[in-house]
Amino acid sequence: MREYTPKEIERKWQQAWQEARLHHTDEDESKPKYYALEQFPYPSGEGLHMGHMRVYSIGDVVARFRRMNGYRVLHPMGADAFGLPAENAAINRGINPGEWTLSNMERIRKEQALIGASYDWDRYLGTCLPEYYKFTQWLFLLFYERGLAYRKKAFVNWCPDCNTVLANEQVEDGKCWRCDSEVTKKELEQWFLRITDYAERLLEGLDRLPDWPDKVRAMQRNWIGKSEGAHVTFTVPECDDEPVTVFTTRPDTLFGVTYMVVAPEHPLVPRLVKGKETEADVLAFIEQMKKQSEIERTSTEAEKVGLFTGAYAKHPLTGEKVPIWVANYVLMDYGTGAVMGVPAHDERDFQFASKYGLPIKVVIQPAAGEPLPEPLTEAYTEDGVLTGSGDFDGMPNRQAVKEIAKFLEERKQGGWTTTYRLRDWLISRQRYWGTPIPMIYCDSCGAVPVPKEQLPVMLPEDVVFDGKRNPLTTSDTFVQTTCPRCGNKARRETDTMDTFIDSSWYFMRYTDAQNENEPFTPESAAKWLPVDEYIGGIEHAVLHLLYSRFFTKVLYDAGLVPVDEPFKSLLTQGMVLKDGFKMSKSKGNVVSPLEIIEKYGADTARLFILFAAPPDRDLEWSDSGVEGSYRFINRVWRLIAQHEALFVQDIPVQGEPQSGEAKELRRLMHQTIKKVTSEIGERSHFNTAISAIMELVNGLYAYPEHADRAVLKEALETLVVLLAPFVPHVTEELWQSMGKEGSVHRVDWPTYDERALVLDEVEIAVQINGKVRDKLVVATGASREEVEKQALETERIQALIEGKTVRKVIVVPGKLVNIVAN
RNA sequence: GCCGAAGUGGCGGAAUUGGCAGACGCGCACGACUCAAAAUCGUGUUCCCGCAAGGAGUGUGGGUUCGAGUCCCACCUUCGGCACCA
Repeated sequence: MREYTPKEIERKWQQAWQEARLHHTDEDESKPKYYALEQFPYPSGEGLHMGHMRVYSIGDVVARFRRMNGYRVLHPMGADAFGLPAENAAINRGINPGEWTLSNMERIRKEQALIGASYDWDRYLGTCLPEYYKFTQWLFLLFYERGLAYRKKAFVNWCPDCNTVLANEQVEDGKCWRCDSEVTKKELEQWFLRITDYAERLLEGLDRLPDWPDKVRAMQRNWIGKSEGAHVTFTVPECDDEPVTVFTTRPDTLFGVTYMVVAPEHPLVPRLVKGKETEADVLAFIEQMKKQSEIERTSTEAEKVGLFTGAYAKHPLTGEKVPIWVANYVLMDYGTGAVMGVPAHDERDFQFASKYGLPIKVVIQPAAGEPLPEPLTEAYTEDGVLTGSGDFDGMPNRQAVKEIAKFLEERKQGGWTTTYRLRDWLISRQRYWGTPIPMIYCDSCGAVPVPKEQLPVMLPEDVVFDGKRNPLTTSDTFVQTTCPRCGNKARRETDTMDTFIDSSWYFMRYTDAQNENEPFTPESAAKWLPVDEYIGGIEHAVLHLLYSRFFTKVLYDAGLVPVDEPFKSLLTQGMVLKDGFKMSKSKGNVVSPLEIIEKYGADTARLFILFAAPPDRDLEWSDSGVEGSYRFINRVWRLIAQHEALFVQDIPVQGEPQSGEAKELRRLMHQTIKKVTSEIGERSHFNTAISAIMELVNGLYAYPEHADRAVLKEALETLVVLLAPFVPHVTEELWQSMGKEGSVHRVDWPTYDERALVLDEVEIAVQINGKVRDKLVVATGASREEVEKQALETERIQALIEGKTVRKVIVVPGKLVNIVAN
C-alpha cells in the first residue's frame, strides 16, 4: 500500500491546478454567480500567521463548495499594501518602502499558494501599485465632484508617534489604533469625506443585512450613535442677541433650565468673557483643557470641572436670565457643543449644580398634585407630568417632549432634530506610503483637482525619510507643479490618503482587475456584486466595514454599482489562541502555519482549523488536535487503498441494496450528504460538517467484507467528494487513484435521496414521568396506538408502573413515548 | 450606565423546530497485533455510590410544560463594543 505523502502530493497538485488554470474565474453567465471573498492581507514583514490561515481556509471551503454546486464563483486575492510599517522600515533600516512592500507581497502570495486556496491569481491586485491607486485617486475626484470631499480646519486627532492625524474610528480608548500612543488634539486644515451625509442610510441599511452578525450591526449602530431630540436656541443679550443652540433629548424639561454649559472650544466663549473680570481665569481654564489628553478629559471618572463665564443667556420661553458656564464635560464635537442644565431631572446636571451651588428647579412630578419632596437628594429622571412649566403644566412628560419641540418650532426657537455621533471621515495623512491626494494648490485658483487624464499622481522616489516630516514635502519635483486651470506655478497636496480608502473599494476592482481605463465597469460590477460571503476579522467592525458600506452607497448614487450594500453575508472569524491567549511574539506562543504545513501538509492544517471550532468562535490551538486531523486523513487514505480493487473493475449497481448492512451504509451516506450540505451551505458550521464525514468513515470501517460492493463503492466515492472542499489535495490524489477522469473539484456536489434516509424500524425511548426507563424498537410507520401499546407492554415498564395509575401517554412518533403515572 | 455575545465532561466542542444531554475529536484506561516499541485496529470513558438496580447533572434561584441545555422571570460570572453623548 502506498503511503500518504502530503508534501509531495500537495506540490504536485498545486502545480497541476495552476497549469490547468483550474481556478480561473468561470464567466459562464448561465450559472448563478457567487462572490466569495476573504479580507486581503497587509503584507507585513512577518509573513503568514495562523489568523490568515484560518480566514483563507474558511473562504476556500466556501468557494470550492459553491463551484461544485454549480455556481460561477469569483474568489480573488490581493494585498492591502499601503501603510505606515513600510515607511517605518524605510526610516529605521533605510529600505525603500516600495521594494520592501513588493517583496513582502511576493512572500505572502507564495505562502498563500501553499495553503492550496483556489484563487484566481489573474485578478491579483496590490493597493500600492500605480495601476490600482490611479483609480483610488479617480474615486477621490468623484467624491470631490459630488461635494463629498472637502477641506476644513478643525481640532483633529494627532498621533505624535506616527506623526500624522487619525480618523475618529482609528482612536481606541484615546490611543492610536496602530501604535497605542496617546492621541492629542491639534487644530489643522485637513481633508474629510462627508460620511455624515450618509449616517441615516448607513444606519437603515443595517436592517437589510440579516446575514451579518448581530454584534457587528450593533457595533455600527453604536458608532453611528443616532439620537433624537430637540435643538433649542437661547440668545445672549449682552452679545447683540447672539444665538447659542443646545441639543437635548429632554425638551420636556426646558422650564427646569437653571444654567447652560458650553464646551471650552466653543467659538463664542472669547466673546462671552471679553472685558469681564472672569476673562483671565476662563481663558486659562480653556488652555488647560486643550492640554489634556482625550482620556483625561472624557473619562467618566474625571471630576466635572466648570467655570462661570460671567455672561447670561435669555431663556427662549420664560425670558429668564440663565448663567453660562464652561466645563470639561461638554464636548465640542457632539451635538452643538452647548447643553442646557436641568439639575432636577438629569443626574449629571444634578451633580454639577450641587457642586457649584446652582439652583435646582423641579418641573416634572410623578403625578399631578403629587410634588416631589424638596430639597431633592437626587435627580428625578422618571416619567411624570409637568409642573412649573407655564401652559404645559399637567401634561404627561412624554407628550411634552414633542409638544414643546413643536412649540419651539412655531416660534422659530428650535425644533425636533436628529444628531449622530458619527463624525466626517478625516482622510489626509502626513505620510509617504499612501495614495497621493490628487489636488493642486494655486495662489489664484485655490484648490484645483488634478484632471482625471493626468492620473495617476505618482509617488516620487526622491524623498527624505528622516522621521521628522512628511517625506513628500522633501521632493521638489513632486511639490512644484503648475496649475491645471491657469498654468501658473502651483503646489501639490503632499498629504496621502488614509489606507482605509484603498480597501474601501478593492472588492469592486476584483470584478475587472485588469481594466486600464476605469476602476471597473458598471457591467463588471453588476456581474458580481454584492460579495455573497465576506470573511474577515471582527476588528474591522466599525472601520473597514463601515467605510466600505459608505463607498458602496456613494458609488451606487453615482450609478457605478447596482447595489448599495457591498457584503450580503458577513462571517467574522474568531481569533486563534494558544494556551488561552492570542498568538503573539511577545507571549511566545506563536505557531507558524508554514511549520505545520511542512510537517503535516496543508490539508491537515486546514482540516484541524476548520474542525476545532465553529468559524466565528475563538479557536484554541492544540498540537494533539492537529495530530488527530492528520490521523483522520491517513485513515481515509488507508480506507480507499484497502478497497483499491473496487475501482479497477466495473461493479454494476443491482437495484435496491439487499442486506441490512448495505441498506444501513446507503442510509448513512445519504444522511451524511444531507448534513454536510446544509452545514456548509446554510449554517457555515464546518466543524459539524467534518464530524459528520468522520461518522461516515467510521461506518465504512465497520462495513463487513462480504456485504454489497456497489453500495460500498458509491459511499467511498461520495466520501472523497464531500471531503474535497476541506482537503483539496489529498482528495484530488485519491480521486485519481480511483481511476477517475478529471478533477474532483469539478465534480457535481452529490445530492441525497430522501427515500434512502428512511429507516425500516427505529429505536425510541420510553419515559415514565420524563425519565428514560426503557428503549423500544418499533416499525417506522407504526401508529401512535400501536407504539403506546407496545411501550406499556414491556416487562420493565410493567414492573415500574405496577400499582400506579397511568394518567396520560404522550407519543412523539419516531422519538419517544412518555408515560405519566403516579 | 447602555448595547452585544457566551457559560454544557479532564479538554475542543455537538444537540438546527421544546423530545433519549455529551455527537465528532483530543486525552486517558484496557485489550488485540508485536520479542518489544511505534503505528494500527477494537472496547470503555459526565459525576457519585454500587456487583446490579439506582441517584445527580448543561452558571445560580424560581416558573411554564407530560417533557427545558433550548421558552419566561430574577440574578451571578466572563468576554467584546460604546460611553461625562446632553
